[in-house]
Amino acid sequence: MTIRTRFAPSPTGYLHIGGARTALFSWLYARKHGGKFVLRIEDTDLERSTPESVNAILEGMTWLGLDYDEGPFYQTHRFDRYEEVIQKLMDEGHAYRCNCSKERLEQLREKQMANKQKPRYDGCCRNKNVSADEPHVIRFKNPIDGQVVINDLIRGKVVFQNAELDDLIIKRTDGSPTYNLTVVVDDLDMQITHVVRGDDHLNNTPRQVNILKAMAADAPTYAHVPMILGEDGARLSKRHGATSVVAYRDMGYLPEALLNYLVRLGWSYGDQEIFSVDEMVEFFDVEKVNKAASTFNPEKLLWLNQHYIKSDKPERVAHLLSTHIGELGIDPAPAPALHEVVAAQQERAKTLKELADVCAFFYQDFDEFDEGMAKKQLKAAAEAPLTLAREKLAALADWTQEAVHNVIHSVAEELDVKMGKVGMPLRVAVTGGKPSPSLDLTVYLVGRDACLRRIDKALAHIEQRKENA
RNA sequence: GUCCCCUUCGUCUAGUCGGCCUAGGACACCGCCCUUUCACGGCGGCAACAGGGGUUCGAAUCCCCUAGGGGACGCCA
Repeated sequence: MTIRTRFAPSPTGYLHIGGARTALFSWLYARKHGGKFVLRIEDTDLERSTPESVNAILEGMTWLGLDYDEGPFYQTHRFDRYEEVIQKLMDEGHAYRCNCSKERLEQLREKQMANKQKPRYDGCCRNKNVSADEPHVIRFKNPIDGQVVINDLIRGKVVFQNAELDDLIIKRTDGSPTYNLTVVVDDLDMQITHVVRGDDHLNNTPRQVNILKAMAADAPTYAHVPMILGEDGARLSKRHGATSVVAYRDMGYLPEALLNYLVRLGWSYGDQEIFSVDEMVEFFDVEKVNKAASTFNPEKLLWLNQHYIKSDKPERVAHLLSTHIGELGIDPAPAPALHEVVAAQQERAKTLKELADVCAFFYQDFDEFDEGMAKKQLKAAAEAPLTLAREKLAALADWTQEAVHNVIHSVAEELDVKMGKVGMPLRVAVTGGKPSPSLDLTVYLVGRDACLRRIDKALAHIEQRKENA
């Protein structure tokens, strides 16, 4: 039997962190077992579903590299099929028309709550044989006694009493089918063998299993993955900050970092923290997914992002960096090559945005020196070293990193001062005070013209201070 | 309220059938080292088995209870 899993988001917003992890687990399960991964758009809520959301979800999936083998299938394209199933359920006595008013239902609920009971439909229309001519919904005739046993791959055995369930609506007054019906029909038609979905659906599962039974079909295997919580312990939502997957892309995160973070949330493989996608596929095991909800921790995500930024090939990071550096108004076409700058700076940034920021001074002059750094380093004592360094750099025959290195040391020697007295002012002069690589490399990459220009600017700054004093 | 689920450091987690756990790793935090900045890196530190009963020679690991948290209870998905 070929394993078939699916991801079935409803297009009422972007792909969020929780959905992405569910998708990842489902995708990993399919990939690990050489199965198929199906994408289905659950858009039966005509009010809230939008094409923009569909695009946003697709965009998120693509960015993360969660490719699907079939789909996207849209439930709105399958209404005829749902109608067919509903008719069959009606014909076989598994469903019935109900014309209870919303007011009656509302009152019923209130009464039950007041009596400390679970609010459920009371089966009022079960045997009424409501006419098809009047406005009505169709309800599924849930078994009254017995129980439903679910052997969940993650939760283990979970038992529900049918007496706890009620007759759920499978077709609305407007004729459209509802979630619990469509999900069952689709998973069946699409031959889904393993339903990997969020924990919040665990309570829906017995209803779906009962519908399946009425259709004389076997239930798929379920795996309900725990929720992701915000730092306050409540379910992760917008108020906890960014929850959209593409928002992380825009903030300068690498897809492999997010994937790595997500896979370790609720799942582990011994003490291993870093997983390539291939390793995830190889080691992932749904049955080892934790039962407990876990808290989203942005700090660790950041750490992983930094890890991938500093470990990836400079060429690749440079490629990913281009949009962010473009946003800074920088055209990295002229020398130095962006990948060289990246190689020099990649261990100094936690996000691509930060990386772009510390790469900027290689390409464009800064407006102001960092106030704190300038105050400390650009003072009268720096005048002599900077002046001499400028002179020597200007006269340098071969502009190589080694030659630059020798110049800096010779300045310290000739002035008989420690390296720090030369290096620090020069560094601030050239970088403006941003974090930077070794000084000789920094000076070399920034280039002669820009260096001389900036040293002049620094000397002018010192001059200005003297006058103000 | 009712039903379902969950409970190891602040956070993510390890913890095969109970003994190797004076509970391990990672993030964060705090020191020290490296260092011409900032980082990277190295070393070290802080810090947890929700509580209470059992079972057992022995329990984080098994059972029960309590507490706390989450989810569901929609003509949303």
